[in-house]
Amino acid sequence: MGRVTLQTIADHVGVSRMTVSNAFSRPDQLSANLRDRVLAVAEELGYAGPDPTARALASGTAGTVGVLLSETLTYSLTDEVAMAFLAGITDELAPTGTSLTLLSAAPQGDLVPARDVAIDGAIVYSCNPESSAVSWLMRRRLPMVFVDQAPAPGIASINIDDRQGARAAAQHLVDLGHRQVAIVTTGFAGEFGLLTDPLQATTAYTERQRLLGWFDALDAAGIPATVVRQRHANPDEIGYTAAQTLLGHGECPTAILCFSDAIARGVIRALQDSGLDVPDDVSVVGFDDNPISRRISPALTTVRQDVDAKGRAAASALTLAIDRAKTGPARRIRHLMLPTELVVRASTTHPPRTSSSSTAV
Amino acid sequence: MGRVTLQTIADHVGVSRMTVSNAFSRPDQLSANLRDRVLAVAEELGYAGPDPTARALASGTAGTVGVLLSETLTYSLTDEVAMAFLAGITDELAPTGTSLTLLSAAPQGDLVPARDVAIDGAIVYSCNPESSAVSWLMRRRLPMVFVDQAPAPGIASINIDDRQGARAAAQHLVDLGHRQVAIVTTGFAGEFGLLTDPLQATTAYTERQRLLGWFDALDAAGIPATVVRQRHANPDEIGYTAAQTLLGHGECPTAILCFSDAIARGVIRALQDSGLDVPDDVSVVGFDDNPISRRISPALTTVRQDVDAKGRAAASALTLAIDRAKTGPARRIRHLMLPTELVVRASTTHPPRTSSSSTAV
DNA sequence: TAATTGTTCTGTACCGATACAGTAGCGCCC
DNA sequence: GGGCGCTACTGTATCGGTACAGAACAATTA
Repeated sequence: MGRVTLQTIADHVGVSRMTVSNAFSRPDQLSANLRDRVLAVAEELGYAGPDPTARALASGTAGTVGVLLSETLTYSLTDEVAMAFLAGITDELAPTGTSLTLLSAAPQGDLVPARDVAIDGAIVYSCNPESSAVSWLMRRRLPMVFVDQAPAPGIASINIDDRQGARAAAQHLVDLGHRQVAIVTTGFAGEFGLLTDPLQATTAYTERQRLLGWFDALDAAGIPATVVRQRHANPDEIGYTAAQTLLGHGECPTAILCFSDAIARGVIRALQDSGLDVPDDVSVVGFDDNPISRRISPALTTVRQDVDAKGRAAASALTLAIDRAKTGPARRIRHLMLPTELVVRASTTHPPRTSSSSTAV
Repeated sequence: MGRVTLQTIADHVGVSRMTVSNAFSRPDQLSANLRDRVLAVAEELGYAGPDPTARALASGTAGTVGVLLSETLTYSLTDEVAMAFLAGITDELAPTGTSLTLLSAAPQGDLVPARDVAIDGAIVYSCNPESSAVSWLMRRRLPMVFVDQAPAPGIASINIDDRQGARAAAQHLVDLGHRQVAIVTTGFAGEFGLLTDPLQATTAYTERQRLLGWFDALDAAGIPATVVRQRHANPDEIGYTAAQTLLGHGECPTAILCFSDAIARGVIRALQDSGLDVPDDVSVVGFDDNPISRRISPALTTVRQDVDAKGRAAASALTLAIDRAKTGPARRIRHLMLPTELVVRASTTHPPRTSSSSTAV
């Protein structure tokens, strides 16, 4: 017994294959009566509808878009902020019926998802633009949107105002009177450890923008910052060990700026384990405004970004790019930048009085 | 200018289309020399490799598998436990080069992902087995694995020992001397509110198994339980409002069993907001052993399941089912049940002395 | 030397649909 | 009653590959 295809049904009903195809995909092309007959026979034969693969080839539409996630999927999937971003994407995609395929940036054996999986377009989220996965997507000339990455010519991009947010966070500490500030950050590549010139150590766009923002405010106030940079991994552990490094390294800072809320949680945990109080001994600022940051104790001062909106914007930009690729030559590409906002909660306050040397401004 | 295909390259190099195909997909079928020439020309022409869609049709392999997630993707994506499960899947899938496509169980317009997306198989995670999405997958005769669902004949399934875990949790409370116990649970359909016969109200497999387990221990001890059941939504809010319901409803329980850790967090928050101490006034038990449950205060007593192992098991069962579907007729289907384990932490203790009427056993 | 084996490349037949340009029949109108 | 415009359906070409069974030719074996 062969497989049931459009032709099988066509033969049974006594119509052309095309009519059966229309019965499924373009109901307005045939009489309701005939359509019902076709559908009935299909039902009877256990036909599940046009084969998606064949349909994809013939129509040039896969019905799914890819999301390229940084490095291993495992990390990304346990990152609440990244997942909230995905949720924003799927929300926006839902009405269009488009599905989402998770693409690992790391090649897996000799199969490269970015090269070998059928998709109509891709959202590239916080990836190394030089990675082979990204270049495969480009070679395929797939419609793309870059998110949390350096905007590239000809490719739509969505970013948040990392720099402004970071600046506001650092300025907040400066305004509170802090003069001994540390920074805890993370990345996939570059130098790690206690860094004197972190801007030299990193190429990742988001990290770089935040560093720039922090230094905008700190430099203006003449405040040098101790920077601890760690390889990307479990953020809680990163924060914990980074804080330990800071505590073991001479003078303890009175405030710590963190790359993310998740890292900030680890930092706070380490400080508390060392008997220090947050914020009375040390102030801590996060980034992202992870939903649980409001709930932890002390509630975290952080920089809010609207991750859901970012996801939606990415999805709609991609949908647009896909439509556009079909209809005609490219029109103007948009580079969107969403705002960020400092949210002051309970994890920051004035530096303790016993604070030692303070640099004059 | 037409698109660059295998034929284009074949013409340029002066070989057959088949040879070019082999150069990409079966390197052992041609001399290294010729292969290099082919690849060089492909590079020159900006050819990105065989079109995934066409390859999928011809070879019968899409290179991606679907995960059907309960109801809306939005909820699932913000569920740490579900995401850790996905991470387990992707880890196991990585070496095979297979990607993961997120399938919404809810139909979207007239496009039904479960019917219209090209996949080699599917993992059905905690879905209503009667849902149209599941029945589409079945009609397509796709290799499938059921996870956290009632095992079905002919379909591999992975479950955890929900019942045993729940029983252990409830027994723990009984052993501590609690005689006034409440249960907070959730589901997509059925009855909601204060329930007298919750087993009647729910058909969802996991929820049912946990209820059975809780009652195994409570019934044996002759302890009636107050059950609050809420429609699936933000778990923190579910827990919060459920606890409020319990507090407003006559006698306050001395212990609360929760469907998940996330819900337990909401419950604890509500209790604390009401000036009650956890565990001195009320003990709270969760389920899942969400990673952050260890970190919150008080550290949560819960039932541990190995979500990562569940994901891996699901992925490898699916890979097996896919291979099997290709090679020959089905062999024995496996129904796997992973263990659960009670983890006692700081959120449970003896009931307060002032506890009123206690039922004799 | 003839037979056997192996390597390397080719030709044809699909995979299962959709696109698009017809064609046939039919009611309508002046 | 011939031209016109609809609706309903069909035929052919095509989407871009892979599978599989050879063919051509050199190398090995008996």
